[in-house]
Amino acid sequence: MNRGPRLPGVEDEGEPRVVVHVDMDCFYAACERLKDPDLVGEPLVVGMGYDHGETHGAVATASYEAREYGVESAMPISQALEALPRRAELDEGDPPEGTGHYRPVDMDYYQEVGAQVKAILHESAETVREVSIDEAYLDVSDVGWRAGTAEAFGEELKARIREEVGVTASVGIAPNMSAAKVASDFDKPDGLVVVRPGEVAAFFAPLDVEELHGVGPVTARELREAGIETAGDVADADPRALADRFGERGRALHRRANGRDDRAVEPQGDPKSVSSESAFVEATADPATKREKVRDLAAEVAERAAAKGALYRTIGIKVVEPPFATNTRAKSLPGPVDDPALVEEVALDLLTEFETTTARKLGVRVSNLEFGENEQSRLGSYADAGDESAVDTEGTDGERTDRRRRRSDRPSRGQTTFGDFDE
DNA sequence: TCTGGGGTCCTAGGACCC
DNA sequence: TCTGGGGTCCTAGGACCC
Repeated sequence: MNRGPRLPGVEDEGEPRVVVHVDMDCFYAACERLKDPDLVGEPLVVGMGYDHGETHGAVATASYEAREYGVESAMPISQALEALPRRAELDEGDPPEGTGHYRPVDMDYYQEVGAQVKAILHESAETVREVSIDEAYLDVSDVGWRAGTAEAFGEELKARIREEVGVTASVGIAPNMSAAKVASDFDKPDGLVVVRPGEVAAFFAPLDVEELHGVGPVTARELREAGIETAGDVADADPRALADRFGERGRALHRRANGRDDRAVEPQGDPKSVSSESAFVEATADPATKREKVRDLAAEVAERAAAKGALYRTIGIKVVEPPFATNTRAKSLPGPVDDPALVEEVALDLLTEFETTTARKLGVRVSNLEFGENEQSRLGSYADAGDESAVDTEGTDGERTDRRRRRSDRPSRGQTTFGDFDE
């Protein structure tokens, strides 16, 4: 479908872009069906925190057959099991009606399948933004808006994914990202919805406000209270009033509901944070139990950050009290590090404030990330980093300091300061 | 029946500097 | 004793998304 390179400079002359949003249908369930074709056509629930046959956790993906029984994404597994009992638990002779299959999340496998899909996307478009394991935007403006070209591109893309990977995708094509996103969702599963330039506002107009990307339950309720029920109402609303109430998001919503969204499709950059969290089976206030969990999470986060080649400058924890009260604490270091022991120390230190707190869930996070390769250009100059660490009072390097350093040319005094956590 | 886990972005207040 | 304004960084929390 590639029509060849565009003439440089032509793309910004007001020619409408062709943006494609690809959204895999019930992706985790589709992957499970690749693994086990007997699951095709059956009610299927893929659950997180569902290993070992436990019934905590939540639904990651429910197949359309399972949705018929009221099972939805993010629903507690316990609730899903009530709506749709697990078939394996029945006796041999019991009729299978009203029962379903349950599978734990197998992320490694989904990554493999997702990579096959992504490979097709990259072959089909020069510019691809991978949003998540099962979702991506393509800029294929060179396809153009002549009669049928966008439709043909979408059909061919869907066919390739279906034939080469064995899963289905819903595709939305529009002159901008937000319209393409909503379009892909409009006719799931296996849909292809094309919204042509000039039709975006009319396409949005009748939709409920929740269908706009960026409107969740809270915003939807507030909009309704203001008498704004549909995307068309958003488009017609006073942008200043939306801005007053919702800030920058309000302005963006208004623009997008009117079909204006200039965001360029750009490849995903480096991650901004790496985190790991885990819920207790039962909420606990026991300090030793909480510390143990934080230690495990800290080790995991540090390992994953290292695997990505990330240095981090901020280390934080999250403590969730029942039912949902979330506390976060974070501490920034003078300089970027890759130091698992330090992650643990800082995390445990931050946890002391919650010594007596009953926790449902704990989390550890590193942020303020820097990446080796691009670091030099991004930092501007080493002098900046040197100035930062100039506030340090200690000058001696702890022996742990350089153990895992990625950048031996970075001044090490920042880390030295936090060696103090050791003592 | 007490809802999992990994992310992004925005806001607001305070510290600190000039 | 009272007085600004601008800018940046850090922390905490919240909404949202998949």
